[in-house]
Amino acid sequence: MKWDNVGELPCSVARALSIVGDRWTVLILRNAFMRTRRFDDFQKQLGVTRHVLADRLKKLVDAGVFEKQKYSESPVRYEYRLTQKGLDLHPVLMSLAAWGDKWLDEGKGVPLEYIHKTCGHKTSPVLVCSSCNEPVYPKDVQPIPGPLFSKLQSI
Amino acid sequence: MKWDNVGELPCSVARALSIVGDRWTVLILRNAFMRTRRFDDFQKQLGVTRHVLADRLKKLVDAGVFEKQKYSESPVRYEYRLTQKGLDLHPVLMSLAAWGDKWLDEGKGVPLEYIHKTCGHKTSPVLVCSSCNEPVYPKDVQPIPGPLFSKLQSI
DNA sequence: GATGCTAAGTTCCAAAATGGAACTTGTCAA
DNA sequence: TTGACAAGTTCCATTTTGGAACTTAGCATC
Repeated sequence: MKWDNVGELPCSVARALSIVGDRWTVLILRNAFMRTRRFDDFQKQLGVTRHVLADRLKKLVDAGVFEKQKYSESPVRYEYRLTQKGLDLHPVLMSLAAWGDKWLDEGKGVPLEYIHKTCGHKTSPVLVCSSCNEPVYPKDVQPIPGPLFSKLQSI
Repeated sequence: MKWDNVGELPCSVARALSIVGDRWTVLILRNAFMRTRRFDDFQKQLGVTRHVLADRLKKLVDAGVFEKQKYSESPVRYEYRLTQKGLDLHPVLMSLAAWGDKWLDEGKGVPLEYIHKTCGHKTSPVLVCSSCNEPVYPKDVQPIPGPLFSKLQSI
């Protein structure tokens, strides 16, 4: 199967990955959360080649994750800002960072720590159940068919 | 910059992505969380080509996300099981699924729903602060230099 | 004892994506 | 007139994918 068709699978993870499953895309988003907004800034910070960056930004705009906003009339220039759809990817990024912090720092310490401004303390994010507020672990989750499940049979 | 060097950046997200930032890798993990363990099952369920699958499984074993476990002596056959390091990616997958559920179902309903067995209710995962237990939103998080920060200057 | 089946890969090749570097376009400043 | 800046675009060699066929090893069947 070609990657381009993955987005059509009736699986939320597959559909999400068809947008953000690309190598560079998540790094672009990480920098966007760190307030990067302009083409050359993304390019310098990430070291990604310019046409790959242009392609990814275009796809993210098409997907509604970024929106282009004019910041200069002449010459006309745009910058890329996260939409609410993009901002909602924050838990994915935080979870990835937490996993990297836990498993990949090789004893050298973590590059960044995070303060939760509303409480003032260092934070590492925990995934909890929306019903009972307790942490959710892999074995505690039982997937059940949703409205679209019938189509899952064919995967 | 070549993708292979991304893992050396002093950024937890970048290092995490050097392992799971690949197109197919996260889908392989999703199926692993759904109890898939064998080569041919992964291949049939995902439709990924066999040598890409072989390559990704090898990389995930090398990274310590999967471990190979012998399940047959003759012929010798192995299956792939998530290690604790792999299980710890659960929040990433759940966050991605939640995002896909929220933004990509196009009104058709979600493919799967999740029951939190310990409380018995449908759940959608929420990221909360490890200190105060309140939800963490992008604007509430202030990154501060960690022990490795000095190296971040050069990115 | 020849044929087929299963599982887990490998190998081959054409097509697509990436990386690196140079080039374009429009505007302002020296 | 020359140079700089920002945001791309173009070119081309190298790498990675997708698709399909092949391999290997043991077991089961005809």
